[in-house]
Amino acid sequence: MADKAVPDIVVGRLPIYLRALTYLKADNREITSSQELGDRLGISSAQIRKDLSHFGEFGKQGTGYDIAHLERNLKAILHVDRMWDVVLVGAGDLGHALAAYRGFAGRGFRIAAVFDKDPAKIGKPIGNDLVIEDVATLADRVREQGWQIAIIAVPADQAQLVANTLVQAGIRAILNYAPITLMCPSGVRVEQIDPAAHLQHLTYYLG
Amino acid sequence: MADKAVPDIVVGRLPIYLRALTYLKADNREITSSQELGDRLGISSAQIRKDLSHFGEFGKQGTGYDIAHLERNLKAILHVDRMWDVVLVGAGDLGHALAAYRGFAGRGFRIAAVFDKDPAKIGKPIGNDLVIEDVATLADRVREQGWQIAIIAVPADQAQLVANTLVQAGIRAILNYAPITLMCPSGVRVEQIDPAAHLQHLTYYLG
DNA sequence: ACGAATTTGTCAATAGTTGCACAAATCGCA
DNA sequence: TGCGATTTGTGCAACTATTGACAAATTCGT
Ligand SMILES: NC(=O)c1ccc[n+]([C@@H]2O[C@H](COP(=O)([O-])OP(=O)(O)OC[C@H]3O[C@@H](n4cnc5c(N)ncnc54)[C@H](O)[C@@H]3O)[C@@H](O)[C@H]2O)c1
Ligand SMILES: NC(=O)c1ccc[n+]([C@@H]2O[C@H](COP(=O)([O-])OP(=O)(O)OC[C@H]3O[C@@H](n4cnc5c(N)ncnc54)[C@H](O)[C@@H]3O)[C@@H](O)[C@H]2O)c1
Repeated sequence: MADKAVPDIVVGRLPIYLRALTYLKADNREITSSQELGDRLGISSAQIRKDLSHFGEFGKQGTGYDIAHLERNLKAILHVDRMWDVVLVGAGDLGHALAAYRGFAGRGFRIAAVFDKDPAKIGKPIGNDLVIEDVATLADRVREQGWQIAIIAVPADQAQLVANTLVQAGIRAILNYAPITLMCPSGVRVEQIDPAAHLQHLTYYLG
Repeated sequence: MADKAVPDIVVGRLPIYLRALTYLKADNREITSSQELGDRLGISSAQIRKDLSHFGEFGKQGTGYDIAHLERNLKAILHVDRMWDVVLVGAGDLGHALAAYRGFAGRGFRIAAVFDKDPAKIGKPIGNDLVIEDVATLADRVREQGWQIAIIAVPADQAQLVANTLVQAGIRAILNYAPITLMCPSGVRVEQIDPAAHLQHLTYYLG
């Protein structure tokens, strides 16, 4: 079955499937099944089959899925069969952790540049081989490099400002760590990470 | 209308509502409406009213919601009208950022202790006033202190091991930063944060 | 070569979520 | 006081997501 508007919730599960496949491959496994994937991910096998069926037929009846083949296909579907440059704004504690994070490379991402506003930080090294740049030059650099993805790791009261600059400069996808809901024009996608919100979700269930 | 199994997806939105209320209060606002909240959060006003109606009647027709009152009620519903101790396992780059993070306190959480396995790190200060402890003592300390919530920030290949230890010791809620799906007994809730998965969700929509 | 065991992809049924629309309540102001 | 403007809480309808079930395809052991 081919594409006509795949539900966003399905798209959100694909990276999880891809992650699981990568671990299976690292374990020298060649074949898996929707049953096995589901058991590992706490998802029903029917859901996995249904999700994948939005994009094509990747399995073989009686056998299951060739891990390398499905991995390759999921990477193509998610457009991570290439390397994406990501701009990081905010070089505080979190920004330093993200700039140094080794987990992005294997999944299609590279922190291409880091920007901060603090004169004491500008010019300092960060991550593997980057130097913190002045946020005043952010818009020009984004336009010049054609970067499309940004991570925001500045204080909450600066986040909307930074987002506006990024959007003006042509950024089309933002991963926001500031604990505030960003207002962006449609056409710009935003994903949010807020650990305190996750913790509060958990405490609801703790008497 | 009172409680009979509130949908998890509704619970997950409450921290977002709470966060928005806190900003409104900081702005010296006293009253808001489902309309205003919805506009700020990109959610329909009907959904906000319906979500809140699972827990009681907090608004006043014709007027809206008293911000301080609704905030107090949401905190009670989420059980963050108290301070929770959180155990952090893993004192790498991310662990250091989390240990130093100022954003937890105002939302009901305190990093109570940090554990690592690396002898070079054990005994070193971290965060405001903590010292990195030996992960070998983790289980005993969790039992002794009665901690119920943990954050896992160790490498992926260690995360399940650490989770098992935590669960054995009585932890009931885990926020997992390792990019792997944890298998935990029912009764233990797990939330996952995986920035690469979020980025891949975004790249799906970038041609 | 054949039957038992797997496993996919999909249809149909079930379950869950969101949005509409409106009565009832409240407010502000003339 | 009374009227128009708001805004809530909710029943109901529309929409979306998940699960169950099974024919068809494939494998494997005898
Ligand atoms: N530290 C964590 O573990 C953590 C976890 C989750 C979310 N967050 C959130 O991530 C954001 C960053 O957290 P942090 O702990 O790194 O904070 P931080 O204060 O250590 O760092 C913020 C950095 O942003 C820079 N900055 C401020 N305004 C800027 C601007 N307009 N343009 C560019 N740079 C600017 C500051 O100079 C500073 O270097 C915050 O919104 C925080 O709430 C942090
Ligand atoms: N750095 C980031 O920005 C980032 C972002 C998202 C997710 N993550 C994930 O979070 C985890 C930690 O990331 P990091 O960058 O801090 O890695 P890191 O390698 O800097 O730190 C990992 C720490 O865990 C400790 N450790 C290893 N095994 C342990 C065990 N069994 N018990 C206790 N401690 C143990 C190590 O000694 C080290 O101090 C990883 O799973 C990573 O994939 C990191």
